[in-house]
Amino acid sequence: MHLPNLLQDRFRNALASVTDRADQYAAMIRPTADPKHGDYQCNCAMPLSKELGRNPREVASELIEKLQIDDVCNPPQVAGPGFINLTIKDDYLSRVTSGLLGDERCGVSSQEGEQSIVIDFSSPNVAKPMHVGHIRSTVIGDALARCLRFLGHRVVTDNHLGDWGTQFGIIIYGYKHFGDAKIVDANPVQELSKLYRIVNQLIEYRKSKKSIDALERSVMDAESAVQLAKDALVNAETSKQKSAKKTVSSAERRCSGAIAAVEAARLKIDAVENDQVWSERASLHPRIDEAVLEETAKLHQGDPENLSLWERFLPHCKDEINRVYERLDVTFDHTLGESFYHSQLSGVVQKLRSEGLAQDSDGAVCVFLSGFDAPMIVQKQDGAFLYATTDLATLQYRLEQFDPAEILYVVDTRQSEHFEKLFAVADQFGLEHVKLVHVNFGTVLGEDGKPMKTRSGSLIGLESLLDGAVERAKKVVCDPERLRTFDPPMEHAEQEMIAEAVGIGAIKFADLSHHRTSDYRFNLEKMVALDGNTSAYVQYSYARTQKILENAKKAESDIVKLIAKEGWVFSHPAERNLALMLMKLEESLVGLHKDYAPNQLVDYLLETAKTYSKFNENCHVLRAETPQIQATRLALVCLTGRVLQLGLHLLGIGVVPRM
RNA sequence: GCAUCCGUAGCUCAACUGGAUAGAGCAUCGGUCUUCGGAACCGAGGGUUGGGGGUUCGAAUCCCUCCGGGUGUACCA
Repeated sequence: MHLPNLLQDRFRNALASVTDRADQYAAMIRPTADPKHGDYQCNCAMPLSKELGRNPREVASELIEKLQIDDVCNPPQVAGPGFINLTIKDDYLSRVTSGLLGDERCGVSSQEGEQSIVIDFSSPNVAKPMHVGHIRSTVIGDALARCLRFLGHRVVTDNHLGDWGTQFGIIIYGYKHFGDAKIVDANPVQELSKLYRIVNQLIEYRKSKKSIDALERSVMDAESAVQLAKDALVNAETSKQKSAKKTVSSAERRCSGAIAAVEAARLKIDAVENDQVWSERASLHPRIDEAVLEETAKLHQGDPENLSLWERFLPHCKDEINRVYERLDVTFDHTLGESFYHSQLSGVVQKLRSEGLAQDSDGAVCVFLSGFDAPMIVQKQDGAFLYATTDLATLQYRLEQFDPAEILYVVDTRQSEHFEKLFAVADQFGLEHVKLVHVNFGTVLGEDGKPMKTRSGSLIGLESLLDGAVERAKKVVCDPERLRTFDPPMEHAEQEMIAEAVGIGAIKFADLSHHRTSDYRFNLEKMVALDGNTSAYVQYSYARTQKILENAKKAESDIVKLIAKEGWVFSHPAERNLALMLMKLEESLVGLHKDYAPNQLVDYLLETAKTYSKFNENCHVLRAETPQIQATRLALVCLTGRVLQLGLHLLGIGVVPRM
């Protein structure tokens, strides 16, 4: 049920005789901000009056006369400068709400489409541990997939795994020099990530060692630049003071950036040189960084030994990430990683060349695009292909295979430029009929407002993050004071299950509750908190509905019959408010699709849970005054439970019958 | 330097794309109730939406300009 669409249709009819831009004006229907203005409002009279050169209130009154809407609304009211306020009739509302009862889809209509929507999300590099940065793509992408699929679209999810890059050169090198076949075979997942960490640390050491002199010089340069800028400021004329000041502060910023870079490099160097084992390793592998690249190149060229190692290691790397996906309850239709496209890359470059889009520049093959300073490089000087090349091959494959209307890339905002270029090339390829969207998202920040890192400066592992959330949830759920009130008592297994649902749900919900494009601060304490805008609040509201239904000993099928017999009646404003909320699920889902913004559904669920709490406070079900009132309330409780459960499910979050 | 995004209550965030008195949650203070489960509900204080100008019936939202931040900027993904 999408009430604004219905209202729009009515307005369009009324507007047709007045203007030829009826669509545009009819679209100006909104829910009201304040209930005293009714349920919905139409704001079209003001701009329309300008077009007609007439008084807006007069225009509004005329529209109301032409409007045929009395089956849905009470007589519309003109207010303020010319707002048209609409209040839904109670009997219309109860009819619609009755229709939701017994409906699997909670009244959300299905929008069948011929074409599919491809969603590319999560896409971690295997062989590296997943970290906090992977949360957003995974959680947002999964929520979008669930919602769009529920809306009736043919959704194809694809996890574009990084399974062909330098990280395999690292593991292969590690295996050859630090590995032990028996140990690796016995415990591959753990052993391989250990090898990765060893080699990676040595590479970081080597890189830091190489760059530290230059970094220190750049600090000195920056410092003298600051001094110069300060001198210039002292001598600057009044009119140029401002720009001189700006120069100083930007020089200072660069300077502190350079100092931070030196410190980071120094840390990595010290970590190795102050440790006997590590410094021995480092001296035994003096050119490890180049050697790793060579191993990677050999793999790409089809070297039998490296290829067979890759084939041996890959399944274990996938096991590692699949464990996380299982825990997050995230699945994919396809997992076509970079390696899948490897053989198609030279063809892509050839095609770009033959169509005159790509050309040689500085020994690399580039696509120059108007509006961009730098070209998109599709093949390096040394002949290797890049991220961009793979993405073009992937795009081509998806078009042939899935015939999509839309392709969504759920990827960090920092890659915006890459996607702008990719889409620009796609345009030149003649792919403008597909809607390509970079569903970008912001960074997860720590408490300090800087990208979230551990104390040692590395990214926080995803699994330990989830463990932390579940552990915290368990403390709350298994609080002995609270557990005493449960009858029957809560067994250990149920406690574990609830902690998992609440803990994982908290992380997902917190992520999805922020607008996807903004950065947010990660605060575990607030996420798992019992009160506030959290998943626990919504999950708890659901549990309350279930308890009431249990006490009433009524299943949904019983309530359907009961309502058919008794009919609806709104005896308290809280009932009507709740019914109105329950009807709006589809609105929030449609809004979510429009902006690819899951926070719209989150907001809706919080608002619904809050509306339910008020209802729960004011409208006793089992002690209802009449059978009719009780039937209405039972129906509302039942529907609320269903809507909350469905809404959370569409976000990838589970519910529990009690908590 | 260029490009791009952002600045909203003490804190963390919204605001249906230009609509009515800018909303939630924390935190603070006060209240309700012998709980269909109190992880509840009600109320109060808290704002010149970074500053200034403009566009119009109407601006957090659009334009200009300052101030302050983030991010990206040819062979990483």
